[in-house]
Amino acid sequence: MNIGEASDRSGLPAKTIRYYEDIGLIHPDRADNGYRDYGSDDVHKLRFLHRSRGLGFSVEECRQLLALYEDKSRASADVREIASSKLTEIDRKIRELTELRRTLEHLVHACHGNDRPDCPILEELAEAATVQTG
Amino acid sequence: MNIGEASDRSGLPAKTIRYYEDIGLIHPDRADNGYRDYGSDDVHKLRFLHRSRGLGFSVEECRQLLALYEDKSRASADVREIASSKLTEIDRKIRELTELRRTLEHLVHACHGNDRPDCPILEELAEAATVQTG
DNA sequence: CTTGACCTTCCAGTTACTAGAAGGTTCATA
DNA sequence: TATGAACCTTCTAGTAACTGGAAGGTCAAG
Repeated sequence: MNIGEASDRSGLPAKTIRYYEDIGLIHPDRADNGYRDYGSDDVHKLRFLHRSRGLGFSVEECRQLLALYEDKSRASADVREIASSKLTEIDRKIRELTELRRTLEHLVHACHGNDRPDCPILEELAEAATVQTG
Repeated sequence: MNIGEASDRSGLPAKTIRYYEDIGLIHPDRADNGYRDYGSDDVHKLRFLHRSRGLGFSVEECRQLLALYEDKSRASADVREIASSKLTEIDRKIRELTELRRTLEHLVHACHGNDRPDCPILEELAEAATVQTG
């Protein structure tokens, strides 16, 4: 498929997809007319990149993760180590999002949507940020 | 407190903290010697920024969120709307992280850490990315 | 009164895109 | 066959969000 369809299916702008090729994250085929030709596994990778980038993983981290998928001859012990360290990070992110969610939910439900100038819940944003992380 | 302590307490590099001041996210006092002087609510904000940036929110999104905390005279209906739209986004992020987590957990637990060249679980990375998001 | 660990500003470099120009390809339609 | 829209290509330059380094001021300890 052409880059436009790959873009539609993955949710990434075509510009970004070309950029990801530039930096060696994906390697689509080329058609005779010079157009890039994406397969369904390319779309899988693009989708994966779209998601993990949006979750705060750097491109280099995504590259590591993708390598697990890409290079199937890689030793499993290696795979395990990388995946394991990312697991810890994912758990932290989930905890933090859950906390942030709770704070915002208070904001949404405890303030009644009318023009109350000093909604006390706003204070909690500060409190939530106070919780120790390290 | 000086920028070094604010950095230690928030987890953000001093450089980044100065940058956040440049773009108007925080407004620390200045001591007589010209040093920046941070209060505990500055640290709250920095911590909050550190966290939300790491979770994939843009600086502008963080600015919106911070405004809820900062400008307490803001109408609650406004607050509610912004917080509410962010809630949807947070829920999506949590779902995506949970999915990613499940995939990686398979990688960690199903591969036994020895040199098996074609661990079948690697296939699942592609599968997980296949799940429809839009 | 110097040494080292702070702090300051300023400027340049990096990462990860993103926009725009200039032009080639494909396909439907006049 | 030609013309136009909607694709695609490469290239260069700009933006966002830092990050590193130089050159120099401040401060507490010895």
